[in-house]
Amino acid sequence: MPLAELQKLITDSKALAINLEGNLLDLSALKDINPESTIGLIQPPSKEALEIYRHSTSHVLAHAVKELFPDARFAIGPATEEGFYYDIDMSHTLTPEDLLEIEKKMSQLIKKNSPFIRKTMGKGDALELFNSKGESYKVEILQEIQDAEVTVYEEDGFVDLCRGPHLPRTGMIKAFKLLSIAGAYWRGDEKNKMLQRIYGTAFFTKDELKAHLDFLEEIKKRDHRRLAKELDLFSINEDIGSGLILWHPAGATIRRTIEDFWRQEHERANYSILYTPHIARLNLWQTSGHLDFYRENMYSPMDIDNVSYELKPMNCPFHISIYKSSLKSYRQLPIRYAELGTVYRYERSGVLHGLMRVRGFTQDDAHIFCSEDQLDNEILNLLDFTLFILSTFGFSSYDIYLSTRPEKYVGSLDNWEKATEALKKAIELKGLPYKIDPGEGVFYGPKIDIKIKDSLNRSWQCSTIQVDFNLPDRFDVTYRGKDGKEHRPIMIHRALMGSLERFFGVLIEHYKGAFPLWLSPIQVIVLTISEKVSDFAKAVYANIRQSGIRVEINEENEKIGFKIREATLKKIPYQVIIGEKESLEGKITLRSRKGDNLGYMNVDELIEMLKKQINDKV
RNA sequence: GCCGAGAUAGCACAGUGGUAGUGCAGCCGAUUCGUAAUCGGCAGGUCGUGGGUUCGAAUCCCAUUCUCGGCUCCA
Repeated sequence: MPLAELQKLITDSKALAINLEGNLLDLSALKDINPESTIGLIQPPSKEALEIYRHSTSHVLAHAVKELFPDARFAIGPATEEGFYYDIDMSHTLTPEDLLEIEKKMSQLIKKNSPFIRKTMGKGDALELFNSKGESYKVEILQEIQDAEVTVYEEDGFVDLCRGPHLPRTGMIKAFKLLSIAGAYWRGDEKNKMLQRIYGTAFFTKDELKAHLDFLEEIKKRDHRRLAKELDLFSINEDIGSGLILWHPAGATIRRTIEDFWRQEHERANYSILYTPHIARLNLWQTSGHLDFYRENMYSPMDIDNVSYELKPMNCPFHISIYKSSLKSYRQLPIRYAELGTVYRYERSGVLHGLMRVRGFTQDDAHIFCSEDQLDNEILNLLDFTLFILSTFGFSSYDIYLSTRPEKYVGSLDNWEKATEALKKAIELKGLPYKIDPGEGVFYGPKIDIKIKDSLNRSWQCSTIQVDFNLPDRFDVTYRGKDGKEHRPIMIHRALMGSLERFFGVLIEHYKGAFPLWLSPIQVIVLTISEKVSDFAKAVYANIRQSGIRVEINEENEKIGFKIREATLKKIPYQVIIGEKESLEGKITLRSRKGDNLGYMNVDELIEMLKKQINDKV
C-alpha cells in the first residue's frame, strides 16, 4: 500500500500506533518502514490502544509532578488493567489536595498538545543523561538493560526513559483522573525504599471515564464490610483482636444454613464428619513438618504443664491421627474425613481485610485417603462435587488453575506424573477451561485451585484440591492391601468453599446483601397496616413460624410505607401485608423486596410456595 | 511489617486551643394510616487507649491499639 494512502487510512481510523510484525511502534515510525511490510493499526477501543493511551497519560503525570515538585525522581510508570500509576521518590509527602493540583497541571500540559518525540541513543549517553538529572532509579533500570541502544521519549522538554510506543501528541488524552496515593516498594521488594505511588485512570472518552468512576462507586456500595454493618451480619472488635470475626445473629443464621447444607451433602457423598481440637503439642507439628515450612504463619507456642502446645494452622495431622487410630484395610478405602475445622494463622496486619483475609477461620476441610487406582475416580468426583456446591451458591464462572511440580519437591516423579495427569484428566473430562501454573504446586504435590472473582475484581481463591505425597510418609500412614502387605495410601486435601469467612464475604458482595431466600436470615416479615389487624397478623406470623420458616412481624404503630421501607432496606425477600381487607377475608397480600406485588393468597399457599423455593435453593 | 490516611453518640458525619453538635436509629406521646421515611418531645458521648505540653486539649506533641488505601503489573 502506498505510504500516502496508508497515512490517510491512519488518520481516518484514529489509530494511535502501528503493529509491524508483532512490534508496536509509534505512528511517526511509519515514514521509516518498508512499504512492502504488513502493518496492523492499533486503534481504539482495543486493549493495546488503551494501554498506550494510559501509558502516555502516566508520562504526562510524571511531567506534571516534576513541574510541581522539582526534586521528584521517577521509578516506573506503567499502564495497568484498570488505569496507570507512577512510582515517585520525593521529599514532599503527597496529599489528596496535591492530586487536584497535579491534575490541573496535567490538563495544562495536555492543552499544549506537545508531540511525544522518540529518540534513540546509546546506553552510555542515556546513562549520562539520567545521571545528570539525578534520576537514580532510571539509571538502575538502564544498567540492567542489555541492549546497546535505548529509547527515550520527550514531550514539552520532559524526558523519560521508555520503550514506547506513545500517542503522537499529548492533546489526544481526553479523559483521565487521578485516584489515590499509596506506598509501594521499589521493585516490589520490602527491603527496598518505599516510594509514593500515584494511581490514576484514563479513557478514550469522558463517558467511559464516568462509567468507570460510577462502577468504582458501585463497588464501594457492594463492599461486604459496609453491607455487614447495614445488615448486622458480623463485626470485628478491637478488644478481641484484628482478623477475628464475631458472627452476629443474622450472619450466624446464614453460616448455619451453609453448614447444614454442607453437612447434608457431605454425608450424601460418603464423607465421615469429624471434630478435632484447636491446639496440639508442638511435637505433632514437628512430625508434620509445619514447624519447618509453615512456622511464619503459626502463632507462638503456649506452655501447658511444661509442654509446648500450638494453636492449629491446619487440620490435616488430626485427621491422620484418626485414620491411624486403627488398622485400615484396602476394603475400607477410600476413607473420606471432613471437618468444619477452625484454624489460626498469622497474617501480617496490613493484609487483613474484612472477611476476606483473617487470622482465625473455619475451613470446610476434608482429607481423602485412597489407593493409587482409586485416585482418578476420586478426583473426578471431587471436581463434580465442588462445582455442584459452588453453583448452588450462584457461582457459575471460575478461573481454574492446575499447578504442577515445583523445583523443590518430595515424592517420586512417577507419583507426581500420575497425580498431575489425574487432575488434568478430571478438568478436561468436565470440559472446563483452565490454565497451567507451571512449578506453582506445593512441594508436597500438584493441585487444582478454583478462584471466584468478586465485584471488586479481586480473585479470591476458594476451592482447592491438593494431592499430598508428604504427610502419609511423615506420619507413616498405611493400609493393609489384598496381598496382606502394608501400602501407602494417597492423600488428597480439599476445601470447597475454602473458608466459611471468606466465602461468606464473597457471597455478601455477590448478592449485594440480598441473599436468596434459603440463605436469608429473615425470610418473610409480616407487616400490619393498623393496630386493628394485630390479632390476625399474629396468627399469620405464628402459622408461618410453625412451618419452620424464618419469619418476623412488625406491628408497630407506623405507616405501612415506613414498614415496607425498613423491611426492604433489610433486604427481606418477602413482605406479607395485612390490612382490614386481609383480616376480614383471612388472606394475605404478598410483596417482594424488589417491589413486585405477588398477589392475594391463603397463608397455606404462601407457606407451600416458600417451602418449595427454600428447598430448591433458588 | 512498611508508606500514607483515619478513629467524635448504635450508625453516617461536622467541630482544629476556650460551654461537644447535626441527621438517622433508640425511648415516650399524638396519629390508626394500603406498598420505600407522619408529627412532637426526651435521652444518649471521660471525642480509640495511655502519657505529655498548656491556665485550659476532641483540637498540639509522643507512644499504643484498631480500621482504611496500597505494597504482582517492570524503561
